[in-house]
Amino acid sequence: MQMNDGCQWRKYGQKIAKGNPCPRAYYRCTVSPSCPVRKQVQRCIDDMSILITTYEGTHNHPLPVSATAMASTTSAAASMLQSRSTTSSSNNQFLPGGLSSNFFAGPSTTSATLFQSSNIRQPLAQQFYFPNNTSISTTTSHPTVTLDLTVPNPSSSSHLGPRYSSTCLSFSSSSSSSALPWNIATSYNNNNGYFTNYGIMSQQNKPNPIVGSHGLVINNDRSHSKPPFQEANNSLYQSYLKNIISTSSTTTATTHNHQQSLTETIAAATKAITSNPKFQSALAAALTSFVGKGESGL
DNA sequence: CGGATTTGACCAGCGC
DNA sequence: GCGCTGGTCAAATCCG
Repeated sequence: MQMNDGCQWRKYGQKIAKGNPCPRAYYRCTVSPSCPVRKQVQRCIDDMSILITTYEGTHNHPLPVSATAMASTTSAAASMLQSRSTTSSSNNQFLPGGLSSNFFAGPSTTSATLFQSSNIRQPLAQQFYFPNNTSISTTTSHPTVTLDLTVPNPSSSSHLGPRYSSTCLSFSSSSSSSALPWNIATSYNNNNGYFTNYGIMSQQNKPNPIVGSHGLVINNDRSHSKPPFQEANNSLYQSYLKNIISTSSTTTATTHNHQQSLTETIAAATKAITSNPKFQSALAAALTSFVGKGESGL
């Protein structure tokens, strides 16, 4: 029951992972005895101040408010992505993506968080689901610019799920922080309705003292047995992400309503993102770990 | 004393 | 089949 991220966790194991001298800790959700949710916490090998946390499973109980707040950014981004999909919205409150990853880069400690298999989406996605195809998020009080990198799959005939790739950028206009709150969520969907979502999220409600104001979300659906990017190697994966980040400054943002100044904000945010070595190393570490999992059958 | 953490053992999956 | 690795179990230990 350490590291308060809104839920109660009990440590049940620790292992030294290959290639990383830092031990990986295993936690179980203790909010409900029958709750299957687990999380893994590991320090980034490149930067010991970076924590990579992986969540797996679905809470079978209501989440505490603090956890809700924390998870809201993830589901908000996820919902945006989801809302970008086709018209069938009645069951969209459940994101097809199940693994999401938050990198919370605080001033002293950075934490990367991976939510696997839809642990937060049930109670939260409904709450933050945007019924309309809007790319500006107000639910999180962060204006959101959506960069739609939609790449429809011509070979797929399925219409049951969203079939697109997109990138969402969300920037907080809220008061505070010299620390730039930004939010990038990139979703990727391959053929079989498999859905991957990368993002950087701002974190306003800080239930966790070690959680900073920056976050990254990787969202990936494990409810479909196929691992994401199973054909991609790590370098491809990482360059893909870097590409997204670096190009986001030059991509024409799909600002639906407004905000000329947002463009500048995007540029500034992008600059901050790309020039932040901690973020890059966290991103690389988490992605490496993530891809490794995916490749090994996750 | 009860609950949380630690830590070595055990097990399953995977690659060779 | 064997060894490696990651994940989990459970007894021991710690701590409030």
